[in-house]
Amino acid sequence: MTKDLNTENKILEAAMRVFTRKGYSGARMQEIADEAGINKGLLHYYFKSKDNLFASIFDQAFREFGPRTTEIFESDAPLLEKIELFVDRYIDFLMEHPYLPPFILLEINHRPEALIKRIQDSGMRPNPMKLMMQIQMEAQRGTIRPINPIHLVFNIISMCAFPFVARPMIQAILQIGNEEYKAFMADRKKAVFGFVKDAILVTSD
Amino acid sequence: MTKDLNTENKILEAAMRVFTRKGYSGARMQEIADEAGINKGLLHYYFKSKDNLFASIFDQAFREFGPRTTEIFESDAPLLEKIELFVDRYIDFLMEHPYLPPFILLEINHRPEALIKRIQDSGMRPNPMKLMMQIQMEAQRGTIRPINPIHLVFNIISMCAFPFVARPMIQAILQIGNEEYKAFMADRKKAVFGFVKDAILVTSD
DNA sequence: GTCTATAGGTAGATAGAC
DNA sequence: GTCTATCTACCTATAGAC
Repeated sequence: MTKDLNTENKILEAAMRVFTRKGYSGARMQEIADEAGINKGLLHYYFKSKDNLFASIFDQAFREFGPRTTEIFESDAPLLEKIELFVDRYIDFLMEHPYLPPFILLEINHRPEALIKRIQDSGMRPNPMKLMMQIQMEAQRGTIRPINPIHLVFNIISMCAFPFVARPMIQAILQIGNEEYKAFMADRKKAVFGFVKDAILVTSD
Repeated sequence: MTKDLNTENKILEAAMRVFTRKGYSGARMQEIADEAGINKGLLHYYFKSKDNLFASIFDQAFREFGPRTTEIFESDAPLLEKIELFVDRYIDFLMEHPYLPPFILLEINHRPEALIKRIQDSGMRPNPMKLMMQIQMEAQRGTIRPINPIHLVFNIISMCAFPFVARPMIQAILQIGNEEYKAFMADRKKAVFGFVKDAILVTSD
């Protein structure tokens, strides 16, 4: 899994995994060092403190997480196409980085102020304004049902993201392993988009 | 807020709040004692260890969380009525206990095996089987669009629960305080039900 | 750059007075 | 039942050899 990375990247990778499993307070520098295959002292050589290491990890995570969303939200495609693209790419992205949603939610609930400041500093602007205006316009033109754009956006994000933060529970309920879970989520891309389409389109297929 | 409870209940209430804010490892016995307005030694008098206190909290949380869901899922009401009731009661319940979703998600990702065992032991059986069969039947009768019952159930739960686990982020994005957030979630009850109704009903009104 | 050893601080748990 | 004081263990961070 961990290939020939330099020490700094090995630490970052290991730290991401451990922080995700244990949360900030639960994570031990020793465990991170073990997982990175290096010594504990080296952690402090590369990253002055645990806090500093965490900040590095978090920034990296958010720099991957944020822009993709914004990019799609603010593109010029027609609404339905945009939604389909968003659902597809968003779920794909979360499947590539399954550790991210729990990690972000953990810290969002742990230190909200710190997180919000960090997001703002990172230059990522979670601004679905353009998308919402597009929704409102289409509703006025009558091509989609009248709907509160904010709720629509949150509906879509919720349906995509929630299964990832609740993943262990879902696997337990459905009694499925990792491979079946992946298949389930792949299937879900079509399911969510179809659901949204049916909900907002005036004419049924 | 904390009225005239006996010491044990004061501790349980305080512990729930602190565990929710900080997670298991982040929570400090001292902070729990302070929040309960009692001494640290008393915590160990009532609950032998931190681990034991946590287990008590968790069981209590899940005993409230589970049955309400199951009850509605397995009632005899017509599908749409059942969904409306579920969305309404579910969001109401989460608004009364806003600390629960982050708390459960934290532990679900931290110690999945322990959680799953605990859920099973608690007698709560998250079994939406009856509801899914009802969905399938209505789809066959043609009263609703054909839909995968599993995805429908997850869609509904996701749209209700996700805004609670992502609450701090939502408040940051919408730039709203606690009161406005409550109003938003109250409004959301209608929004989610309307959305689901539009998505599954064959005839648009 | 990488390691070992250790200092310094903190948190869970216990003992014992009241 | 409730408190104060203290023990013990562990974890971050640093110092210093190689």
